[in-house]
Amino acid sequence: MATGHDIAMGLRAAYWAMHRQTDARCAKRGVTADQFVLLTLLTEQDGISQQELVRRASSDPNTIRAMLVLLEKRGFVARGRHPTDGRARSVTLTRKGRQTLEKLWTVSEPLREHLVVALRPEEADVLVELLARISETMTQMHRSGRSRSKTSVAAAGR
Amino acid sequence: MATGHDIAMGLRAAYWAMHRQTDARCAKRGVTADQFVLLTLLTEQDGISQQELVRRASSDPNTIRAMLVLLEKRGFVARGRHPTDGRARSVTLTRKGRQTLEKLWTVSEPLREHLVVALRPEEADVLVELLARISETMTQMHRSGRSRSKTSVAAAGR
DNA sequence: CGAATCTCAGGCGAACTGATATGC
DNA sequence: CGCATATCAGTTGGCCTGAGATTC
Repeated sequence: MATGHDIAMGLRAAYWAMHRQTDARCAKRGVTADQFVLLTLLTEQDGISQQELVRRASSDPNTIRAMLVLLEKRGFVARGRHPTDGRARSVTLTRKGRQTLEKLWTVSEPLREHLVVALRPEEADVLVELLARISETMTQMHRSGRSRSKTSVAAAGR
Repeated sequence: MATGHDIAMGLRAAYWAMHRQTDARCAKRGVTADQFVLLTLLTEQDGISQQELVRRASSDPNTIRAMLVLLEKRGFVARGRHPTDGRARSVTLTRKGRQTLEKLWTVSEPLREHLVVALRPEEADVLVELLARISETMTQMHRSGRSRSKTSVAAAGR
């Protein structure tokens, strides 16, 4: 039976295997895997704020800013002022960014192809659901740790 | 239905959520999450070689060496010569390393607890199995990419 | 005022490339 | 000899802490 440790190690192995593959393919375009992720997020919503990127990329403000500064230097993104909120930045893909992203999608397509083929459709659905539940649990720990611990686990699974 | 991109993003989110939690808890003992992983691997087999650690940690020789050098400086591990293979190193936990690891297991126990509780036992088994399949697929790509592509995916899932 | 959003300075572990030594 | 194991030098991107500016 799978323990918490098994899950953790499995998660680690799978993530890094995928990350390395992504990195190797993106490197041909001078982009890292993490930068690729950021670029894809920018297509989901135009003029997205940095804070929203932080949330969607499961990262933190300082890291995202540093990455965006790099991407801006290389001409992939533009960072303007938010129309209604003076504090926020409005981040958009440049034309060059869109073109590069298109190529990145192409070179990384075999990767996603392999992911899908390795799993049956129902399995893929289950996997994404379980991963989401893990993310939730882990981020909830973060919040409940600051206040009084509401999510008492006690003598459960084990 | 879950796409390859959904899986990738889900994997990323879950891994980082877990990694941050682990890091936060291990930091109280001056150890990073990745170092914690390395220390746990050292309990699996005594006098393990660095190369074997590389394999089990899903990492690479240079990274593992750098981490071991750090851990050795801090007195957590000892690196001797391998008894039969003059090239290899024989890495072991020191007494201090074992004591620290014990505490790390304790402070990270709630984390594994949450992981297990968030999933039903059958789900945990399925998850670990699917993650293993992903790892395999991704590392196989790495190898088949060097020779002629035997694993033709063609018009499969999509 | 407090809270949110972003900026800046700085540090550090981790991942990588490439070259090299040594033993199998 | 080729191959495996480990070392060393050096670079980079990413994550983090802590402090501060600006705006809501």
